[in-house]
Amino acid sequence: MDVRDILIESVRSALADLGVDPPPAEVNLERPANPEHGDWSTNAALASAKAAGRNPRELGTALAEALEASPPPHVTAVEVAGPGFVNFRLADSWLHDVLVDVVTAGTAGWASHTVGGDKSVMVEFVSANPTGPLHAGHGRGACYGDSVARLYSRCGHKVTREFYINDRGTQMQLFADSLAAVAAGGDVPEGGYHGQYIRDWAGEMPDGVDPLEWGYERALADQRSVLESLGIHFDSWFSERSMIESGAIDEVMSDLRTQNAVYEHDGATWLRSSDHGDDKDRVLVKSDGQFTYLLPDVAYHRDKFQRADRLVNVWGADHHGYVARMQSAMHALGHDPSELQVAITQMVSLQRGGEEVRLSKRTGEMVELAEVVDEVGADAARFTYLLLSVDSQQTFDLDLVSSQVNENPVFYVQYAHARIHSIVGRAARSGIERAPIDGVNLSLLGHQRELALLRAVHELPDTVLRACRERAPHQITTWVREIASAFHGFYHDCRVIGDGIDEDLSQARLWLVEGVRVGLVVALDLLGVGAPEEMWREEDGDT
RNA sequence: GCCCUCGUAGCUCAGUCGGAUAGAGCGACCGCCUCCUAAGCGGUAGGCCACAGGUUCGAUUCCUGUCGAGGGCGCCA
Repeated sequence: MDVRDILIESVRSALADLGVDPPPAEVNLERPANPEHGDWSTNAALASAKAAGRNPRELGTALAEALEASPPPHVTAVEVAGPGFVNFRLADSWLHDVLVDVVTAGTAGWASHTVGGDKSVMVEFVSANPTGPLHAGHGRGACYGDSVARLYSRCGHKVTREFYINDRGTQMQLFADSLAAVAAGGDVPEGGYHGQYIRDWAGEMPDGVDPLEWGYERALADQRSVLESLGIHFDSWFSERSMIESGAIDEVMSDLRTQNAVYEHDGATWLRSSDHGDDKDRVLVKSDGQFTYLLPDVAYHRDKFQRADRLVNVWGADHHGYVARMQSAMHALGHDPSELQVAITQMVSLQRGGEEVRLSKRTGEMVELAEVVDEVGADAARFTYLLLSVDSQQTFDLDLVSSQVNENPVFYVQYAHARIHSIVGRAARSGIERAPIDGVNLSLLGHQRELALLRAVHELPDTVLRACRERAPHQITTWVREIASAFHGFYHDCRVIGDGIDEDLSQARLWLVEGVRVGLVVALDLLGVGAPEEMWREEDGDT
């Protein structure tokens, strides 16, 4: 049983004994930043004082005394502090119990949760038009979406990753026309696509093929390939065209009419989105009979709701304005709009040689995602994309991420994992094996470095839960950097094996190292970043 | 004009349901390899959490407004 559950239960029952009525809905337990405030702290007295009609400090004192009188397991002291905080001091044994829990759970079990209750989640991301290669900006949404999917999965949801292909419409036609024109030795038509890739692909295109079909396959293959190189695999690729063939577009119109959610005006068909939270109504079918981009999108989301309980969309900041209209449309169709969650990723700018690299679709000036991956490597690319909250704009410095390894946190983190393997390898060569943990004296782990590591390991399950709830994989990145820091400190100060290291201590530290390894592997996997077993710096020296 | 995100150390950014003395990396400066990989470790310096109000025992965190940065507001996709 986790210490927190033990402590929360104790507080709850002590409050009941003190006649606190009503009892607090939930007891808030936290790890104080200041070690002088104990190992764990609760604001329960502050939180329930008002409802109970008592002075917070007085109630806290009574609570502390009651708990001190019959202390819960591991607890060595209970004190009241400040306005009424109740602080617990615990024996290190609580952390030794954590170590047993971690290594018992292993990489498959530690920090995995069942809160999802098998509720299915569909994460739709990237969904770039098949009119060219993915660029560096797509990388953020790609890595983010995949990591969010990994988080949902770790938290017990059934997850599908889907890529929506806009394989019809004006943009496709312009792309095809551009290819055809360049292949025929002409100029790119008005409003068409420029860029080196158009010339390259036009040169590859065999005679006599349909440029639209050929170009579509070419672009899709290109996009798929770079995603695979980042370790991103989609479960399904959903074609917009297929909805015309299947009649899904007609169906959604008929559903909307049944719901009285559309009307005719000026020869066009409008969605009453303002009845459902949008700030104005939107056109679904233009007066020329063509439908807008919105109608297939609505049909698509309706289809997704038939396949999953919750939808998560990853959109770029330039699409935030469409959130309200899509949620309105889903509401009009009878779905719970809160089950359509749209994550907006702020923009990425690129820097190289200290200067911003301008991206422009119009001139075809862009840095392809494949180029980024080639330049910095898949692990560094993923880690860097997941370094920041997606609410913050990001400047991706290609030189920094690739060449200046000292400033690059991905190596710092991976190196911690490599060092673990170095220790394990050294132990194996010395004929040292880990004994079964029940027979190992974990109470020898009392060094500040050791305890800091165990606290970090203990935090991972909470961090995963929060990162999933907030769809914020950067919180995993932050955690992994913290435990790497704790590990490098431990490595520096605490030798695991070798001369002068007591055999029992070696055993305990080997288990500690194993616990850290489990945490690192779990977290790195959530980020989709590799955990290398060794890393050697490329240098001129021969050692 | 309206909507979204951001504003925290010189720079880039974390900061949990509102908690006690706001953190990290880089940069600067000073130290640490007979020793499991120095891609490492320790220390020093560096803050009006953009600004002004409000909510309350308590606000970097929640609310309102102002200023600043970026992105959106089509019968374009």
